[in-house]
Amino acid sequence: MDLEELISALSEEYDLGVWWPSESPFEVMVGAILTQQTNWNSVSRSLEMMRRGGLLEVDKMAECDLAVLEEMVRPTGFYRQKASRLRSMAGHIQRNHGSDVSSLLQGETMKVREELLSLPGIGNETADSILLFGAGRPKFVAAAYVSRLLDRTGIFSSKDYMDLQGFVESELPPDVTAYRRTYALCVHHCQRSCLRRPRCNACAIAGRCATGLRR
DNA sequence: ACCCAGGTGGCCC
DNA sequence: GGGCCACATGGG
Repeated sequence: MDLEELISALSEEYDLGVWWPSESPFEVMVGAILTQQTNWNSVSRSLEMMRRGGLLEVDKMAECDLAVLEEMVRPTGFYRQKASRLRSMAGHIQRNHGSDVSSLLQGETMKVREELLSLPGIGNETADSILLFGAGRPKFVAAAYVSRLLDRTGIFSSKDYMDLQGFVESELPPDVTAYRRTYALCVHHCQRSCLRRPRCNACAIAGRCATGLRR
């Protein structure tokens, strides 16, 4: 089985709608940090609290009371880290881009990526999520799920994030829609994995248990 | 009562 | 460059 066949099999099984719902690129940035090591259910609760509190704007987030923000972040875990990283990210945009997110995101893709990576709490995956879903750039998000899935299916195996990203980007057309769709299919598939439901339908697609930490 | 989650950063060798 | 750990709440 190769990548194309996997994608085609997953496409037949799942009919995915919008994968990363958001009202603005800034909201994608916030969501990208919140979703680290957590499910989207928790993230939407946090985002909703922030929306009500008016914090989904650069200046408000940058100048907010940290304790208040922490309470909003709490459901997603690592709340102290995430709250301070979110506020400092907003502070960076405020100071360096006149509070204008598009000014940050409109540069050359790899330059933007480097700038994102320089911010605390933004690593490879978070930076690429922001680029792909917030900035509409063709950067594949080589998440742990994708790594596991491609490994278990024998399609590609590497411990290195950039290796995996390079592989997928070399196999697919450099197209935002294709990258978003492929990422969404892999993650969605993994979330209904054997880990939670032994011998789930998902296993049948990959031909074996695709995602559980242990087989 | 376990095990894991749409990671990141710091420290060690 | 790799291996291990803290960070913390919520769902299966």
